Amino acid sequence: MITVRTQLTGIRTLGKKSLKKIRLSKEDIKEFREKIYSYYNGNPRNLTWRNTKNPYFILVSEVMLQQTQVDRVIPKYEEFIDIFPDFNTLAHASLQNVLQSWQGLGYNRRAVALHKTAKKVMEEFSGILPQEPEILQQFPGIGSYTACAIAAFAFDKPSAFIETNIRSVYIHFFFGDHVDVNDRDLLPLVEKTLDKNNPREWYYALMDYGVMLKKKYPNPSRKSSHHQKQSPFKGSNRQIRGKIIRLLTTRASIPEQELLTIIDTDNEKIKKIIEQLINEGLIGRRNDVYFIE
DNA sequence: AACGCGGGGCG
DNA sequence: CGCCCAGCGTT
Repeated sequence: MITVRTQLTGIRTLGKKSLKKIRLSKEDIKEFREKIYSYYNGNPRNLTWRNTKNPYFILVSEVMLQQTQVDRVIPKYEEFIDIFPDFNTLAHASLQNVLQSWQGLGYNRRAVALHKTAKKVMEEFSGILPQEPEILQQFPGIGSYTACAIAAFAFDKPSAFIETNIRSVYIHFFFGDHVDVNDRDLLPLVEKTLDKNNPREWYYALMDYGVMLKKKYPNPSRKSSHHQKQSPFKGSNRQIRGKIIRLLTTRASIPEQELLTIIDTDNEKIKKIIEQLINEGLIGRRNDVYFIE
């Protein structure tokens, strides 16, 4: 038998074969929730998308927040829903206009996916976003996290999910002395501690607590087996992709020769990148002239 | 399981 | 400079 001291007051006993299985008593769960809620009630982040349950608004915020920090999303979110206030408007907008509004957020294919999702909601779901995570996940750009997050934030549906802040909280409390912690071992704890009466506030609280932890300690998510560092951006294909898309949002179309001149990189490299952009549905080509699809 | 995918802010 | 970011889709 091995004992491990967690961030809670008690001591957990862990079986030999299942080192990562942590048992939580009712009291443990209560104590944990109180800690999280206590911090949150004193330090809640007041974010615009937390003041609504409009499924479309929630969806837009969640997609924007994928790998993009809150402070950068705030102004873009406001502009975006101002210009595209509902599924119908977004579905009927041109991709070029959508990408113009997306400029600065990065990961442009998220915008393509969001645009497609709006069309699908209009065409196949009568303009009503489904509530079930399993259905939501079938939309482009909505993965397991976003599906569950929308269900919780827009529809008060409780399900266990993990993103980087939540991950930090559970690693900090229960796996502080481990490395290579897998989400498989965190998810049961998320499930057991989930406040099913109010998943929306609970997850807001967890996320805010996670943000706090990262300011106070070295990022606990570094101990996750899913953690991986990004390659440098400068000089990368991503930078070139971004430049091409940015350019094409400012003009109706650009001939290939002009594009190659402006980008000023190895032509073969640029052409390869262009083929990818076409495959991903970001741009189109007719008669050696490029445009936003 | 491991990559590629933007771009900006912060120490 | 390096690190990080309410992940997703592809291989």
